[in-house]
Amino acid sequence: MDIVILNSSEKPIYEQIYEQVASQIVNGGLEAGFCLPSIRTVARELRVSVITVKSAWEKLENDGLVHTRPGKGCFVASLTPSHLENARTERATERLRKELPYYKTLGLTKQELLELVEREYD
Amino acid sequence: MDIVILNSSEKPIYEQIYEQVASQIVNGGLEAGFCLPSIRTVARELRVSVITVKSAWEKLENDGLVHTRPGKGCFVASLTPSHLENARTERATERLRKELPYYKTLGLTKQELLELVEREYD
Amino acid sequence: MDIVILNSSEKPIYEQIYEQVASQIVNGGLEAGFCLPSIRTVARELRVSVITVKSAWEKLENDGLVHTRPGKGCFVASLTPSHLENARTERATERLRKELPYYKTLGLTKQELLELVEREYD
Amino acid sequence: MDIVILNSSEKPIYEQIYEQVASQIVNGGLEAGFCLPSIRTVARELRVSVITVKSAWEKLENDGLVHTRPGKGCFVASLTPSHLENARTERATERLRKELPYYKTLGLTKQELLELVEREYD
DNA sequence: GTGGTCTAGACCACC
DNA sequence: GTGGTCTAGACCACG
Repeated sequence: MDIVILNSSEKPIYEQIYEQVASQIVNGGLEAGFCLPSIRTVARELRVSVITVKSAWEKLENDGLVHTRPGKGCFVASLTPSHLENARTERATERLRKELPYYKTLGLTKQELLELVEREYD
Repeated sequence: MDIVILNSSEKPIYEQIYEQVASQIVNGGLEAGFCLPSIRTVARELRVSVITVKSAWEKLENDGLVHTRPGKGCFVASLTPSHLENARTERATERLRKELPYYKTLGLTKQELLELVEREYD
Repeated sequence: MDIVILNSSEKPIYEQIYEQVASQIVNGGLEAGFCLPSIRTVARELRVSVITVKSAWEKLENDGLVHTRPGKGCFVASLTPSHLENARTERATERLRKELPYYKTLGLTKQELLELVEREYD
Repeated sequence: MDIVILNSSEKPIYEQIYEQVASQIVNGGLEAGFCLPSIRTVARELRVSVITVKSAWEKLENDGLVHTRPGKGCFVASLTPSHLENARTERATERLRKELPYYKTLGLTKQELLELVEREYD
């Protein structure tokens, strides 16, 4: 459970937490059934409010990536490989769709964007 | 100065205005020296607050796309084609570099990302 | 926007609010595009915390029943009649599925339950 | 005393235990006077806390389904068939009456509700 | 004015 | 110990 918070980021803290945990799940870094550390533990370690962590956990729940059992804890959902693949692609697509208008505004053609990706992806 | 505002959009209004004007400038739709309509005029036509338009104009100023002369108006900056080209590529590259880590943590290979761009760029 | 809160209820306040608004939407009592009263207004009137109302609004958003636009307000989503019908049936089915085990535990057969409904539905 | 606990269930464990035992009693699976295994025995077998089992036993006691004799054990109450039948119907009716308003506010007609029950009762 | 985020601190049910 | 709910109060971005 490596989570890094950048206070300098524009993104809300709970989203930073959400994204990093979600990434680890869809990448298979966290196995199905794995019990996430308690919101209180995470809150203490990251030095944020309990509610902030809870917001992140709730987003994961909404995505169907985890199942929260009151009194027990929060467990990584058992997703089939195809589910995982879908989740990955879906998240990537969603992100890209939000970014594309920016490049279009700049006047980049599809070809130019492809070349840019080709060049910058290390 | 065609600007369309979608209240249903998630994007803040001032950003919608900014992006559309910026797009017209970098794409050559608005020539250097062109005097943008006054903030009040735009605000009236779009039926939004003056402050909202001002935010957009400020963003353009920050990007060096326009120069505001208090009491005279807001003029499209004179950028040589190469300047424009450089500015465009530089900003696109900068943006992409910030985004790439996201796709990498999702486990997307360069090839997968290229295909995604290919598919999503309408 | 008639909302009644029963402190005697076992249900959390935010769920009571959510259910009542959701009902009004799926029943067509609130038209698409209608702007819900602000969370602060509702909170004041119901004498509950702003956050409690916000939780209810978030649930509605998750169900796709409303769209929240920061700085503008929370608007009833435009759902087609079939969407509405689906939403209604889905909500009813979900509720019933949670209740059925109770009657089964009591040993009621399907026939007995049907007769009970027949008799009690005024 | 067959009790199965699903940790994946949303229901609290003590309720799962309660429902299964209650079901066996009202259905005649456990005869009047039968001495339930001790709390500690059940707790050990199900690998849950003693307190959890105690909660379930208390709920049974509240329902009048068992009588606990401190120091002796917990015995299934002697209910005549008609008593059982009355208890069953009464509890089912009470429950249903509380639920009906929910379906009505959703706009379900009696017919639709009957069909829903018909369809969902497995 | 609107909603979005975050905090600290409280009480509850469940295990 | 766990998560669930609720409160009061704060600051921010947007209009």
